[in-house]
Amino acid sequence: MFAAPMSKVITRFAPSPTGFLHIGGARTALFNWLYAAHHGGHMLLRIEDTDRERSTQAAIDAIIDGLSWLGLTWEGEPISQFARAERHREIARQLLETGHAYYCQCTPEELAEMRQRARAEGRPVGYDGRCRDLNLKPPHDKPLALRFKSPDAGRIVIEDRVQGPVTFEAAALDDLVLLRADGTPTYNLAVVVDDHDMGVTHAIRGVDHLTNAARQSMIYEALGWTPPVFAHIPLIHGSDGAKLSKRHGALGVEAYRAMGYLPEAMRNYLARLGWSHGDEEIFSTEQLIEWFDLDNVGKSPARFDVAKLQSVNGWWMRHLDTLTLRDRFMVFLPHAEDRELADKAARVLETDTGWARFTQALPGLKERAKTLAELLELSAWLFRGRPLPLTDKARKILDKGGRKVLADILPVLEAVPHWTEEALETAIKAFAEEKELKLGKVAQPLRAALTGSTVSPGIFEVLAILERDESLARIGDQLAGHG
RNA sequence: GCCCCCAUCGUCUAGUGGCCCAGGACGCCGGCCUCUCACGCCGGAAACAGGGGUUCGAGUCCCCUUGGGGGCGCCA
Repeated sequence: MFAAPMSKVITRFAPSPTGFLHIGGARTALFNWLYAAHHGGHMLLRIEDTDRERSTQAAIDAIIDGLSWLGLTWEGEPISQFARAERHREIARQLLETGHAYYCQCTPEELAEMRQRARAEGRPVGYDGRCRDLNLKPPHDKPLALRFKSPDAGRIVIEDRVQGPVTFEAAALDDLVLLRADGTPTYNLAVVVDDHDMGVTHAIRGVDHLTNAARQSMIYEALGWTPPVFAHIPLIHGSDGAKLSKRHGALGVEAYRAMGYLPEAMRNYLARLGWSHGDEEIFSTEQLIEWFDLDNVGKSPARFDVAKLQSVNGWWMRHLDTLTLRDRFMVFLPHAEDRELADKAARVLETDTGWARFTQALPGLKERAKTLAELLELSAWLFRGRPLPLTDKARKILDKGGRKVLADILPVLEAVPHWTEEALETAIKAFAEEKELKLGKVAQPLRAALTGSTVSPGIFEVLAILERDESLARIGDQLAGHG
């Protein structure tokens, strides 16, 4: 084994701006980013916007927003492929001059008809090369497109880092369009020129580009350029096994942000879709960078499993330190789906008391929430004002004897000299023992009155966080029949 | 139709010829813990698509079948 001369690794994420950043695109970006980071290189962000009809600024913004939220960074400014059209045309001319391209007068309508007939007759549906030897030149009565003259014999072998060697018969690949009749470059030309010009060393993208790799490889050959290392990663499928596409209701990453998933959990989960490192399941970003490589990327497609994402997210919710989690929560709030609660939360968190209580409650809360959205829900008792609305279950507890318990314990609580978790626990346990009640019979009515719910952190903790006045007032509300 | 790719529990995967009557994780089921809910812990059900080879030996290599996916645009 000889060590190849190592040039700096440059990868690129090259989305077309026709919609949001969906899950598959996000994973492709992640793999490119991780690979570059692992090898001490960097990733480029190139917007493949040569199709002016479909490219939108809103989509570009959504992609950048999504990548930023995921914490995926790129070198320099995002590159517009369309802006480099002149350079693409220059190379197209070069291809024409060296005999690797020719003009074609077929109209899109004629081509569609040709394909339709071929399909009906069971023949290959590619372009049949009818203009190949016509020697057409620009001033012509019909608009001319420029086609690549692909070799009609031999085979193309792609040494793919993920797929292994993949062989195509050159004859099976038809003559693709390089320049449209309006003179704009198409994808396959632009990609080759850009990857070459930008020094891209590794092209990591979905397998749906595998055939393109063969076509591009022929163009590299004609130009005398060296192609980058190709790595075609399997696609992500929906739970039904079909391609996870926008058409199948796949969501953009911003939807996952709105559902309360953490970027670290998203990276963790996405990395595990197709890539593995032994039996490891949980990866910090540092570990991902240290361990990620193309060797451990599988070849078979993976299905997107929300339950697993939930679980990974829950792990990160529990293990992120409180202050970091609080930051994530603040970023999440403006995107939360429950606007009513989120707005209330934002207002309460602007107050010193609200901020302090939330921070204090967070360690107990985060254990119980699998997403930031659940965290918001579980924190509602900190955000909603008195009298607290009750859930059906909470109301039931109060109605079925709970109020009596509250009435009995109120004087006990009022008499607690120092309102601390420990003192409250001692007092309440003593009360329960004296009344011969199981602790649950006391805790649940208290929980209902203090949080309006049957689910919350430990009851002594809740009392301590709410402090004396607020706690007693909430109990008083229920005794007075409010809420 | 033609070309290419893929195939281990329901799902994500470990496995690179003997360490595998197949391991982990999610989910599911049962139990423990317990002031609720989570967490945590213990246990359970659950897979090498089928058929041929190669080999002393195959989940691992080869072939076929079946199933799935992708591509075949003047989209990217």
